[in-house]
Amino acid sequence: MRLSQLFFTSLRDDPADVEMPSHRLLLRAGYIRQLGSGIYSLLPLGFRVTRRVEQVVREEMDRIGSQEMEMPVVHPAEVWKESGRYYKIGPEMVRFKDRGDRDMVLAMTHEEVVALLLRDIVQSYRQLPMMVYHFQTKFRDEPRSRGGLIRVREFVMKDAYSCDRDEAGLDANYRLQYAAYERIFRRLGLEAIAVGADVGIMGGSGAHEFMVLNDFGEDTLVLCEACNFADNQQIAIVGKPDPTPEDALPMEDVETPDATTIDALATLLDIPRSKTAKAAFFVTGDDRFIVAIVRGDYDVNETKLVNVVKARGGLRPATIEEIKARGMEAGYGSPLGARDAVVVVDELVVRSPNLVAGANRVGWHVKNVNVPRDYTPDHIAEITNARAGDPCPNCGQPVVLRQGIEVGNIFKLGTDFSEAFGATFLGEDGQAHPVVMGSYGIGLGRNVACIVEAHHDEKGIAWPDEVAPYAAHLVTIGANRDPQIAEIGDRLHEIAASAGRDILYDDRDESAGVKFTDAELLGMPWIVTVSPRSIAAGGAEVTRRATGDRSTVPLETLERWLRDGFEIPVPATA
RNA sequence: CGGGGCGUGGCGCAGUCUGGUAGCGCACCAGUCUGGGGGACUGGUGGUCGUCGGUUCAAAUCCGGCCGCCCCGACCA
Repeated sequence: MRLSQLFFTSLRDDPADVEMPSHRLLLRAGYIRQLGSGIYSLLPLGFRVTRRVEQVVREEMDRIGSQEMEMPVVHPAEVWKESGRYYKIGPEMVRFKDRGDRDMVLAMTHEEVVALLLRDIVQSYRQLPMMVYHFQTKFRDEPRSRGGLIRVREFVMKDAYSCDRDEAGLDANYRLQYAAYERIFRRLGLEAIAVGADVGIMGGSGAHEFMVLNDFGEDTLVLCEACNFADNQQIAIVGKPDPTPEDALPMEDVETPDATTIDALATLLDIPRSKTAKAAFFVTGDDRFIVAIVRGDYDVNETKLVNVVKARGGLRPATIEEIKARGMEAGYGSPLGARDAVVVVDELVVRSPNLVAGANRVGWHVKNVNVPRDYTPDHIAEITNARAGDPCPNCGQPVVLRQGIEVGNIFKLGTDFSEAFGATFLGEDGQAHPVVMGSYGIGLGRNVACIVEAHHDEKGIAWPDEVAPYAAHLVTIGANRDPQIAEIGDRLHEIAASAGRDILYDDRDESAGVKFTDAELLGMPWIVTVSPRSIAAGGAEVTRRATGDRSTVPLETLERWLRDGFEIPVPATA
């Protein structure tokens, strides 16, 4: 591809409003362009990278026997009503009507469609196990997109679905996908770690997320460096120290002016935060009022709370008015005297004697509150966030917290969808059984961005060979003064192209500085320079982008490399 | 949805407070020179200043509505 003809432009200035290196570089190097919030065009270079990532994923899916197919982006709403997710999912699902006034949605994922197909096609246990996958556009109207390709609203995802006779089959396919994911991310040049994850709206019995550590990541991971423990903070349960036993003392009001926060309260009373109880107020999507009580030295984990109260439609913070209406006072809140509220108490609170809790009147707290003596929880559960330094549940060593970006996930769905759609098969026993399903996603664009995050320097991108849009970037210098240079450049380009392996050929009449700068920004793994100087030195100069290793190779050798797909060892520095 | 910020040529910005001929750098076009690290000079192209309305002799500038984008939070299979 001649750079002079490529639909692309590089930007000299950094675009405003970009935070992440991948966003900045993909924009500046002409790989992507934004169309709207969270909506991007892939320019030819960006499209080529994405296709190469897709091909890696395809090969590994095919390797484990998953069959490629394609399912629609636009679904009749009935499909989502039948699974119930039409009602569970909020505004992130785009809904519209077609000309016949029928409710339609844009697909966020494809479990429903797979289950429908299973109902039609799978009749016998002999047709199972089976795995399918496709690459398809998803649209999720996220409240907030960010980070370039990291978090977008429209994106292409590889989603695979395993279909099994029983749990054992699901486990086997789950392990196959897990292993395939490890191969995929290794090939993409990503150091991904699998963490235990919440099953969320997908339902099901188990899940892993594959995470790349990144300070801009939106997920918090709880990791143990001493063993292999790794969980998303959403579900991580770590050790908690046993409280010092005390005899339960009688409750006693204490005046606490302006102590609306745990820190202020602890300071005022000169007690550790661990001697206080913190109240957090939420309303569920199905309109129940929740009071969550954790000890003052912990934070409420909303994912765990959602799961405990089985909150349909999630949780939102309660308003001041809603709190007052239940007989409580924000800043001085506790379940004491609360009404019409679901009280969820962290198990550590139950074990901790004589805590200071809110009195539900401004300026007052109550000392020596003990559960369940002083109020009755509706649920007692572990509902706190793991903290850095807390003991690992496996080995007891202190855990660390890290930010991560989710580059893939695998879910054990179970039979929720197959039961909802009546996707059953006849087993060997002659009985109907629901297909046991699993779901496995990888977002292509997000992976492209993460590859850039992992493979760049101050000059630009440095693509791994496996995903580079072109294997090599050929730069000619002085071609307009020396016809021989242009001829050599044209010939090398033609050799690669006719071997079916196009390279990027910077044939522009630009200065050496401009060409080198662009070559380093665009990030092809090999930069080949042909100039009067290189010819005098014996051929072409070949530079490894990632390392800067450089050597001069004879043109005949270079031609052979180009024919052979440029799969060459790093040349020794001449 | 709450808080904050921003919309002026392809990109980055000034001009807005204090109303009066729409500017700068980069990019782009033509030419000359230069020629291995975003080179120099000369001459050019391109903008109804997000949009609608109001105030005014006069609006990029003041006022109001709307739209869009970014950041923080909420949210996130």
